[in-house]
Amino acid sequence: MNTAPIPAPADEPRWLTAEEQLVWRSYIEAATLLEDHLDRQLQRDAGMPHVYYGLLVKLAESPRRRLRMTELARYAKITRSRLSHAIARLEKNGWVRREDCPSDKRGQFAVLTDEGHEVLRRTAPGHVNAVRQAVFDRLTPEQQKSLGEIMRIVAEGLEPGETGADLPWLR
Amino acid sequence: MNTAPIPAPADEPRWLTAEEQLVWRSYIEAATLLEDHLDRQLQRDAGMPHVYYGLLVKLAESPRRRLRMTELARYAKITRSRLSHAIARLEKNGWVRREDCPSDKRGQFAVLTDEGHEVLRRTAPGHVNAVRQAVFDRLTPEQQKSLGEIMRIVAEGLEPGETGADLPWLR
DNA sequence: GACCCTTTCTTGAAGTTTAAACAAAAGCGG
DNA sequence: CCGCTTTTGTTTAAACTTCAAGAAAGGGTC
Repeated sequence: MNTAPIPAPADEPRWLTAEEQLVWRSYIEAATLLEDHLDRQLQRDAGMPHVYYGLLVKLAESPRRRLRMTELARYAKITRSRLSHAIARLEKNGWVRREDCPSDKRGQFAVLTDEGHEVLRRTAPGHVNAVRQAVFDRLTPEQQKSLGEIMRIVAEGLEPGETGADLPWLR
Repeated sequence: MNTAPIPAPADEPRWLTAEEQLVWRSYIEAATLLEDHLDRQLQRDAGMPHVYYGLLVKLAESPRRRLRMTELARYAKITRSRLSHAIARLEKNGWVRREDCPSDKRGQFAVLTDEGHEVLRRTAPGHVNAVRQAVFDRLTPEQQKSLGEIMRIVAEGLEPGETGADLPWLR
């Protein structure tokens, strides 16, 4: 008698079920549309893409409005290379300036300038509004809570340094 | 006596609450990490970014493995311009070919080639696996369902042609 | 048909991102 | 202190995306 309730072919790919496919498609579509929408909104109103705006926000929230490059990259979930380019551009706009780190001669601080802070002050209301309209105003409190939990789980699973962490018995 | 339960300053921006901020940050982080992760996975295993892979999938699902450019762009939620460039690249790879539309001389079909189909066949298992590992394997069935509903709502709200559709009384 | 507006798709340039390679400083083990 | 590895941040070129502009055909209306 077969004790396995399901054939479970070890090497046959576990395709997504019809329901899973619908979920996945909804996710991809919403994520694409949303990022696109916010990129356009911010490009129009603040003259920069969403990611760059996020960098300014992180800096504004940080003590002395500054962060080490690597730290900023980690917070924003982007590569240091990408950050280097981004900061170069923001520097050209006068919204960020670089400063040497005194304790580590390799290190650089990205510092939010007054001008950069002013751009944030002026454009934040419009951006919050866009986010509300696109997301929060459309979801019930329960859905908002749910979304937070779900995305936190996904993010944690993808955090750098997680390679194979879900298969610890193989290490 | 003031009948308004809350001051509700008409022009003061409705900032996100602390809870909303956490939800929003989780979303941004997960979306960034996830797209990045899948881009890398597909670039490594299939030689193309996630969006391009999605285009091939749409074509594979379509009758006669072909779609009009505009239709494909609409399905994939990208601009026609972006699609033009993308198809040009995929064409260079031999995975897609263009065909004139007989009934509309402006029109073009994007057609999945056998070679393109073969790439999909070979790389789909790995990709499904990556999606499962990053998303579905980490969520309960209820969370999966919830995610689908939430993202469907968000996507619908951003569907092109929705400009001001949430303020119908202004039209 | 002539006119005008729309739709379809492409193009080129500018901006952004990625991947790989690199220089410089830090950290570590002897 | 020396040699080795790691960390930090940048740079280059190639790939990708966006934006604005434009060519070409379609779809009216008169």
